[in-house]
Amino acid sequence: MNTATILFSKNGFYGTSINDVAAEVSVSKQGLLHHFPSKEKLYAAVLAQAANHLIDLITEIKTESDDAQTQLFALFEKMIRADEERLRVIILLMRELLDNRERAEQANKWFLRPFLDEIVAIVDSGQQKGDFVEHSPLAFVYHLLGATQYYVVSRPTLDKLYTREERKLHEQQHMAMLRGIIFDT
Amino acid sequence: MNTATILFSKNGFYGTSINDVAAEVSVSKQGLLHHFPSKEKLYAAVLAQAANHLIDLITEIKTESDDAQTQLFALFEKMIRADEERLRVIILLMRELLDNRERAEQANKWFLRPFLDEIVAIVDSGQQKGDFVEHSPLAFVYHLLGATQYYVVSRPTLDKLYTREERKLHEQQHMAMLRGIIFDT
DNA sequence: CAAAATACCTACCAAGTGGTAAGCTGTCAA
DNA sequence: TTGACAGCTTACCACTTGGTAGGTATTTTG
Repeated sequence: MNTATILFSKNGFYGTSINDVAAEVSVSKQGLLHHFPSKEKLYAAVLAQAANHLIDLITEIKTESDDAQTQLFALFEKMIRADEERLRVIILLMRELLDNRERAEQANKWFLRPFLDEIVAIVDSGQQKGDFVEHSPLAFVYHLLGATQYYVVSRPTLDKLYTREERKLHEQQHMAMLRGIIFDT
Repeated sequence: MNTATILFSKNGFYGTSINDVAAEVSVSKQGLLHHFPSKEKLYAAVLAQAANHLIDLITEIKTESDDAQTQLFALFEKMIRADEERLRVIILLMRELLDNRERAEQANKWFLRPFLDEIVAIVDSGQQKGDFVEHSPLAFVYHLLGATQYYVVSRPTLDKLYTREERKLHEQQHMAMLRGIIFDT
């Protein structure tokens, strides 16, 4: 699963063969197909695990604070300061968004839906205390999520364009923008 | 080229075979390979055309207004209200961002660089007149670009989740957020 | 201890991959 | 008129794709 996650996030569904995954874990292709009856099933399992990772993230920020603004900011901070594993989840997530375009008919069972709903719920609870009141919850969440994920995914490219110091500064500035929007300062 | 753009944006590089493209334009695979000596070359040509599309967009907004704030807002408005062709360009662009992660070494010749530089230049010119002064240009541009592109790419999925009216409202709200950030109101 | 399930293997398959080689046909400039 | 070349074709290539069939050790269970 771990290896499959790495390869799918790196090369996408079509760019990864079950042979690649099997070879990486030193198992024959059929050994792998024994555990996951098809490539699609393997991919689905990987996506499900990624979705759980994000739900865990929500649980985490909820235990750390009761304030909606603080929770929201902590969420995006964790996404920006993501380790390799979390980075892969975010990349997988964006790939799904692109690949899912056509076959989005079954969007009700879209694997990110619970995650999105959780964040929207946080914004809702904030609005009841008077925060974020000038925004529509879903648009607000989408804006923050989009800006953050796009930045995170772009970072490898940015790393090549700029020095480490510039990149560090850039990250601080992105955090500052998020802070400004969330805490409305 | 047009057909290739559609297929690459829909299914990605690995998800599209030169046979698919050739069949779609009723030419043999080798007929296609006569014009584009390899799949990579075809993909590169498609990316170059997509990059030009974006540069044209910049030229467009520059002729429509001289004010940096107005230009910037017009740019993102055009991206959000994109027709099918522009939508494909944006999707291709995001795919490249994901796929380019590893092989980003040649990021200096990253095909989006000129587009990014152009927008940053607009922000720079705005800052000289006192706009956007509280933001770092690159971080500012990235934030807007990320939020917008992510929203645009998510729209097909959102369309399935919400009614047409809700979606229309959602778009207005996203525009309102951008307006607030750009015009600092 | 027998039976069944698990975890793997080799062998094989049809279909598809990107790409080369060689040839045919019409156009067009020298 | 001829020769070059663009535009396309069929034929072919080695290789990879996802997946099936059928077998074999090992482990678990009744």
